[in-house]
Amino acid sequence: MCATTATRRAVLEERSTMTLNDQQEQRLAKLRSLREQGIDPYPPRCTRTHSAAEAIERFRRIEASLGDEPDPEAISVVGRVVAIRDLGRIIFSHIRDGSGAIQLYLRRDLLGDERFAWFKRFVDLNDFVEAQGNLFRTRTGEISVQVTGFRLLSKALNPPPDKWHGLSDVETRYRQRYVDLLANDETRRIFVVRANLVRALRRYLDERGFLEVETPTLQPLYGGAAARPFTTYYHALDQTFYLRISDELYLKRLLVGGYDRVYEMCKDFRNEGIDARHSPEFTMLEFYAAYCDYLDVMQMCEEMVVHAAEQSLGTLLIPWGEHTIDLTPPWRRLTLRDALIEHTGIDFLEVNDQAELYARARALGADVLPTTVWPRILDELLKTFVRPRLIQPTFVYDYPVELSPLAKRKPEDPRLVERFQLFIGGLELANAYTELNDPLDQLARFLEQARDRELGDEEAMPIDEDYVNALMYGMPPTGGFGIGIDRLAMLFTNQQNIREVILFPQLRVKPEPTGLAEDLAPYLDLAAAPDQVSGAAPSIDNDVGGS
RNA sequence: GGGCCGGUAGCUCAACUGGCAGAGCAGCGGACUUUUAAUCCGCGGGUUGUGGGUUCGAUUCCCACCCGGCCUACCA
Repeated sequence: MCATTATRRAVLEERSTMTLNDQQEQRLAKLRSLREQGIDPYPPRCTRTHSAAEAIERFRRIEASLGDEPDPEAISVVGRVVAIRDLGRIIFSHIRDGSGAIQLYLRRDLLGDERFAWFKRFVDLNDFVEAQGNLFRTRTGEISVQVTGFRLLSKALNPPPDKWHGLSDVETRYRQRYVDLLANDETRRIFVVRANLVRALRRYLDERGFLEVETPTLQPLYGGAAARPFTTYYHALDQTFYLRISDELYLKRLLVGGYDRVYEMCKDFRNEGIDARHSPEFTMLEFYAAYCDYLDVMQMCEEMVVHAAEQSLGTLLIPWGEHTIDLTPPWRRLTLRDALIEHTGIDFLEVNDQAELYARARALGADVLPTTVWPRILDELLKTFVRPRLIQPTFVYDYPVELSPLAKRKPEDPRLVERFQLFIGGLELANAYTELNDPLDQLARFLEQARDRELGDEEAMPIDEDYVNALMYGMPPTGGFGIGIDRLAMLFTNQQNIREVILFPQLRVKPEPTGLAEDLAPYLDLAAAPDQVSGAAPSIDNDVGGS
């Protein structure tokens, strides 16, 4: 006992500064009172006849036949209490469920003094309640439920954020996304749009004969992109594994296997910097279509994104910061060569000398080093001078081979590959090629990557001999495509930071413990006790339509 | 990694040149029978991110650290 007390005291002294605030203590006191009344603050079931939206829809439908009388049929709605306006002998309250909000109208003379007072005493913002009553329209015109009975469904111990400003602290919004979601309509909207977008993309591919597949997240060898991987250890196999940076090489193995069209939407992981457009853990959709080339894929890309916008937004005009993006096809197409000529005056097919390209890039103010290799300088020029200006949808195509070790060369110019990228709103959204299916050329490219790797390029791809072996069995001519789902969601929701479209973005863990467990320890007796859980009769006070 | 900015009540924010740490919302008590950020009266609520330093006195100035944001670098 003494030892326990001493231990607890030590823990208390070590822990951080958190203590329960007055509002939490207030609500815990109410919870205690509920238990003392024999009321379960967290009953397992509820009764709902209508969602908030359905209730409002019902009243609109029958309103004309009612005259000024309330709907004679009683309904039951449920939801979180998001507003309480206490006017003395009447109370207005709004509850919200997943469909929307509906107003409750509580009258003392209808509910009875006791139940009416109980609502005032024990129902707080954030609680979930169930309410029975009759639909009617208030004097100010809002469809509401005239409440004849109510019941607590879930007692909230934390108050909501500011009812007017919501929660705006970015760190708290990311760390406690549940609070952000319950407080901010816009945050909820973003993830609905994202879900609708994803559904539309899947439907587009499903309807065109694509097979959705799943390939390994844990890979013995990473590939398909240039990036540092996250490394882990697989104890059962006693081997190092990597979280995938891409699923590309697995999906193309499936084309060797005989599937004509496959796709996968999955998380990829790249152990690199975090900024407004990059998350180390992000979602990518890749598809591969046999007997197609990159121009076919370009067409499909345009159709697919248009389809997704129509399905999830209902429009092709998208607000984006100061701009309005028009997704109406056809989208602009220009070669990388023309794009660079247009924005930098450099024709990379003419300037094929490393030193000269470096000098030209520096003259433009590009941040490149004398050691930056020719293709990387081009990439830098693209990022710095071209991409930010590509606000309206633009396909940039035909890239130098050195930047694209998995793409097929153009027959008419082997310095280039059949590759395109899609830019919208200054975002690099998608990347695609006519896939390289020549096993010997693929091996040569891998070997070139291996040389870069030895020269210190940590992101150069490792040689994947099994993939070369797969190609030796024959891969059909294929068009492949990858699109960043998070970035597409940013575009569709007009969000400039990728973390705004990721539900739980990673942040550095706060070093101190919060102390919450210690603070709540004295209240653990308020948790459901066995005798209250098993077979206890429902309380009269808290019963439906009680009093 | 570098630069700049920020962290104050549950939430949103003030606090001048270093001088009693405040407001609105939320909470608690009271009034009010059609409100919509209801209104009105009253009350409580703070380790000013953490740790040092300077000072009679620090939210304020200095140093270090923690967490976050923006820019930059890195990053196909």
